[in-house]
Amino acid sequence: MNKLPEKTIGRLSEYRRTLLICLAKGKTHIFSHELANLHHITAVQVRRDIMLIGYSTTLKKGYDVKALIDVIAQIIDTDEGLNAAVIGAGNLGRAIITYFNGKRTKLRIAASFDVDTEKANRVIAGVKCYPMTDLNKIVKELNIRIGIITVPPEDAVSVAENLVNSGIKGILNYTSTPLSVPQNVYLEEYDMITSLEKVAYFVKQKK
Amino acid sequence: MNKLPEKTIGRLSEYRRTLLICLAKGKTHIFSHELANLHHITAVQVRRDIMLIGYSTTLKKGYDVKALIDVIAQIIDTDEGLNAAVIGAGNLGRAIITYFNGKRTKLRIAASFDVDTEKANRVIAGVKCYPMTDLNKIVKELNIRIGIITVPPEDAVSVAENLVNSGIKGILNYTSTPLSVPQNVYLEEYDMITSLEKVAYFVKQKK
DNA sequence: TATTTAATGTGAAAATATTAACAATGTTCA
DNA sequence: TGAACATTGTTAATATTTTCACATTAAATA
Repeated sequence: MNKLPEKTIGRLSEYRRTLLICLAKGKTHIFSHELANLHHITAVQVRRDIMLIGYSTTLKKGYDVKALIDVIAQIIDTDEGLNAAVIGAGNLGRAIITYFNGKRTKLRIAASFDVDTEKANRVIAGVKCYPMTDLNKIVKELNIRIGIITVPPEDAVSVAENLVNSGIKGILNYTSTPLSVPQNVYLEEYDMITSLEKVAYFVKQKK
Repeated sequence: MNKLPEKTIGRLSEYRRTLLICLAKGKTHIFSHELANLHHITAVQVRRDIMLIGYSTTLKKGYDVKALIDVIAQIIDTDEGLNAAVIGAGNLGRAIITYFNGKRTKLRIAASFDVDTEKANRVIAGVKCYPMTDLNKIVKELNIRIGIITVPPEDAVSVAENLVNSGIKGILNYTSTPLSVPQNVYLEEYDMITSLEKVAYFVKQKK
């Protein structure tokens, strides 16, 4: 299972989200075309992704929801789980913590950080908020491996540096400031404006 | 300029973000490899994207920042601009409004909506919040073309239906509920958990 | 001014990603 | 039971995206 395409990883995560909903509803099996419709892709694509992760079924009643969830978990999750931290406890940071809380067993948001001393040392959205000055110490203490950056754009670069220095292995950057990190740190950047502008472009095209 | 690859559109939006920062700093020209480094891609890719939109320079001092911004604007923006609305004035909705506010001239967040009657008819993060029941009316009155959905997952489907019925042309879905819309509506979905899980996967791989 | 250097623009090749096509095989129902 | 059907798994074809390679040419330098 060594070389899965990046796109496939993204889709597996999305499939799992859907499968978990199915499971909660008591649906035990799902066809490739059902998954496909829910994700606006083709059934072949679903089958290929599932082939790539080595799961298969002899049944013609679709995939076993529970079994498929487990296989995807083996790809994405680690046995011990991973700790993440949200840096910046503003609206976006709080939204992420609230949204995420308890949704996945092998990924935890274990801490948040803020420069605002009012926020520091309080529990925000169910997760303790530490002062920014303790970042290095707490990241090590709590074994945090992933940093989610939601500070104002002008602070993003220094936060990223601190995270890297603290030994973090992955960064998810929600600020509008492009970052740059060493090779051994995985960086994913997301800008809402780009998503919105993509929608705007296609709305314009459809006219 | 009729058939630009989807990937290129996304990158153009990102280039513009960077170019606007350059402009603000007084930087008048930028090399393809500078843009490339900032976006973690190759210089060839930047040049090809720029070629595709028909901009070129005879100078060997890089692209004219201002001119390039204008060309990208011609691709992405419409002359009149587009109005968007945020549906759901919780943490995420407020974060988006605050983050977005005034960043682009041709895209405006013109309204927000919430079921909570406490929030309705107040100004939240600088944008007026209307009661959910007025959605159809206000979307038409304010000529809103794009809906950004940030309600709890269980309300997403009905909100999307209402938006479509109100004549919206594009939807940006931030809930974890997969939506389904008619052909003539452009839908973009984003799930933070997927981004986080992608980071987790690659962190796991790097070990 | 002549030479070297460094940048862009782009056709063609390579790499990735998606889709088509279909064999194999459970499942359903007459 | 057996024919018709529906679904998976997978190879091959197609489409898309990225990269290579290099011609061209402005800028810098000797």
